[in-house]
Amino acid sequence: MRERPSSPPRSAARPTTLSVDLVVIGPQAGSLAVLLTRAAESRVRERWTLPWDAPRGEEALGDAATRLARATLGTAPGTPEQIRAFGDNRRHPGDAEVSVGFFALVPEVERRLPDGGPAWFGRANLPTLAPRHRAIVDAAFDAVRDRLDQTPLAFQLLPPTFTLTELQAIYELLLDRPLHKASFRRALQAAYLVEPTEEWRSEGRGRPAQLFRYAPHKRRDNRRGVRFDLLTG
Amino acid sequence: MRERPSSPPRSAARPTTLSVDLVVIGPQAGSLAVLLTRAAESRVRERWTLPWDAPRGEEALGDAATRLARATLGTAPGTPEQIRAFGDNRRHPGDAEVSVGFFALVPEVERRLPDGGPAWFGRANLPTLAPRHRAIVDAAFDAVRDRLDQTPLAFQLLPPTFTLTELQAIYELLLDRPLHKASFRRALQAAYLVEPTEEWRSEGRGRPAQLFRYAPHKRRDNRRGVRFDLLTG
DNA sequence: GACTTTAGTATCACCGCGCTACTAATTCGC
DNA sequence: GCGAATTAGTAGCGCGGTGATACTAAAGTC
Repeated sequence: MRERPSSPPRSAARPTTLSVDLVVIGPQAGSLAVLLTRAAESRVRERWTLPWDAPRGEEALGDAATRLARATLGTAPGTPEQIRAFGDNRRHPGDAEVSVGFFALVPEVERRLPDGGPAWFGRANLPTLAPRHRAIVDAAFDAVRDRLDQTPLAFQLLPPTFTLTELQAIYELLLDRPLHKASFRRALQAAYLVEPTEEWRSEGRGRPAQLFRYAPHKRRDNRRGVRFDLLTG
Repeated sequence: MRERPSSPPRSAARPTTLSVDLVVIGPQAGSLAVLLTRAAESRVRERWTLPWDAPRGEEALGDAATRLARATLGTAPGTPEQIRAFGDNRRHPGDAEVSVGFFALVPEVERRLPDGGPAWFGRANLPTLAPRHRAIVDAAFDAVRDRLDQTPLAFQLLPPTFTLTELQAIYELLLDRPLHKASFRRALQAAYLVEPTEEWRSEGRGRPAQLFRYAPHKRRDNRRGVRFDLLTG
């Protein structure tokens, strides 16, 4: 179990085939959907793939992800966030040895696409993807869930104004569990995250809902004790 | 702001120089220390670097990080965890275009090293590192702090048995803020994470402390509401 | 105009958290 | 010896956030 520390290894950067792969997530009919593109090259086994490409020249990884998002959507979503690097031996459509995954979130209203190109697939109805792409998609949803209470990701999935019921529905989708209405609103109020507009939206039956916008105000630094009850593993 | 979605880009994985870079962290005299190796090659500007190398052949990224840790320490720490990929244009000692950072944690007792090789540096007294290595070190500490309440990382920085005061000190080091003793222990007790041994350790003055070991037992699934008070940005 | 549906609020009990204050067991100084 | 100092560990209190039930408000449906 214990080895002699050998002479320090002569490190060298080795040329490696690299890709940047993007998971665009948007709400769709009460679920979450992922944007996939048609695999052009015939040698690729699966019909659909995540948008991906290699960074060009001196292009930074995040810039490559942004370029991919623009090229695929025709519009700019929020800045893509990195998930992590995937460098096991699972197969990649372009046979990249290492892939760096990113996710980007778009509100429902931005999901107009030309025919014959990319298309949305509900999370539960994804077609078969290359194994590495499958892993990147799963990791994307995990990453969004994990970062949900550190970063205001939920608002990227909503239009500029929204009802509190819509906001709660987004949280429930991302967390995959129901939330308590009164508690949700109380916590939201206490954080000064949203402000009401003058508009109300009447959607079919029932009382109209007031529209809110994301407007983070005063932030109380809220450093709490340690949580031991979330430990996994 | 809006572009026509051009014809789908012809994606291709491009050869890129890649490195795996490791941040080994261990407690040292009431602070945290990082393991650095002497830069062998003269063309490298800085005298010290993080241990790094390119993955070999079909080697997975995590396996390369484990190999680096063994080669540098002469012993196996816990499995290294990935931080993320670093692909901006900050300079890397081996001029890698993309670097994948990992961190590994070792308890104090494992930090015996031969002379003339790698050495420990306190977090506050790090020598000048290549800009990308500096960024990886900072990201490593952030990642450990962020994952502290999801993963039992703190116990990797302690020997198999430890006192509760030592455990609390590790948490305070990683979080960089003081914690309340009574609250810390109450939360720990409620999580059934540790169990007492029969041993007590008398360390200089004061009442001896009981030794505990990490032994996670019954886990109550504790799904709580949403936190809005941690949002940054 | 009663019923249904959805939005939003009030109230209460509980529990986790931070705080202060206390007890317990050891070493140090004289 | 014996009290002071030092460190370990616990008890009790009050505040505030959480989740539950139950309520009011405003719209559509028949």
